[in-house]
Amino acid sequence: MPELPEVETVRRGLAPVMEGARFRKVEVRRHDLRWRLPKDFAARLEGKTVTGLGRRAKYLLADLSSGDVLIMHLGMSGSFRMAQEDRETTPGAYHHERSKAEAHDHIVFHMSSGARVTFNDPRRFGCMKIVPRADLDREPLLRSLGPEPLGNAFGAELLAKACRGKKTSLKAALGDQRLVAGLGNIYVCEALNRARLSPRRLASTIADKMSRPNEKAERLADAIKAVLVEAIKAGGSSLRDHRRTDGTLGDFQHSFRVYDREGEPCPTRACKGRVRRIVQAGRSTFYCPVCQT
DNA sequence: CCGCGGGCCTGAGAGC
DNA sequence: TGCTCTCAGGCCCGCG
Repeated sequence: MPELPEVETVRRGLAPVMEGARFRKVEVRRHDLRWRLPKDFAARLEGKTVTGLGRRAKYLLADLSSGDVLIMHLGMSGSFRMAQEDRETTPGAYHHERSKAEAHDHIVFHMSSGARVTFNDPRRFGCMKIVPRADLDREPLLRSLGPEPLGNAFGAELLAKACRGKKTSLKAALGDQRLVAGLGNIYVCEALNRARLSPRRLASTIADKMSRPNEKAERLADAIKAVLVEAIKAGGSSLRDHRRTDGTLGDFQHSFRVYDREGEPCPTRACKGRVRRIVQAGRSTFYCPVCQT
């Protein structure tokens, strides 16, 4: 499910109950997520305080007082849900805790703030990993990620540089986390429609012969930033799995211009086209063949 | 190095 | 109602 706006929505939901709070008890109900959790997973968290909750691309990063960082990824179907812990509930009261657990609740953080934070992930493509902060820049999960599209450094210049010489399609290039980090199928489609660029266009064509950004690269960089900012403001997109941490749905799916709108009129002003669906690299692409060129 | 296709999982929805 | 098939927002890996 979750692309950058959904992960950022989750981060903003969790930060108030996790930052400054201590892991009082960590329940691992299933350890076979994308990879097996290490045996000492709970032990490395329990008793430690979360000093900050950040995000890199689609990863959540919890800084711990131990000097470790807890890396969390939601995969396709992961979500976090917050609840206020019953005061009477002791950490060892498994019967009580289990009785409340829903299907696919794999990991439960009992925080000293009184919050219970539950990670639910039906497809188990999500993952968690603990690494020393000193090793973070060598971390394989993060090492090859491209620039943050909402970071100050990101713009047409970086985008053009990343696409330089790329024989692949713009669609594939934007979804490649090594070029820009955080976009997935939805926001790639949405950004390309806003920028009026065809997803089939060669990535290299947004730069001139000197690898300088052209006007297309400017439009695309602006569109990427705009769609992400708007989506975060809306709490992300809820198609099936994404929820805010309080359980409410995001709203941005109502603002999709092309995603999952095959056959509908293109919303671009004065464009008479209809949204078309094609398959690129095995995934659906939605775009307007009339205004996206 | 690069790009592509397959695979990992489960659930929802369509079609019969 | 129930079965089977397809597809889904991510990412890693092996292949050519």
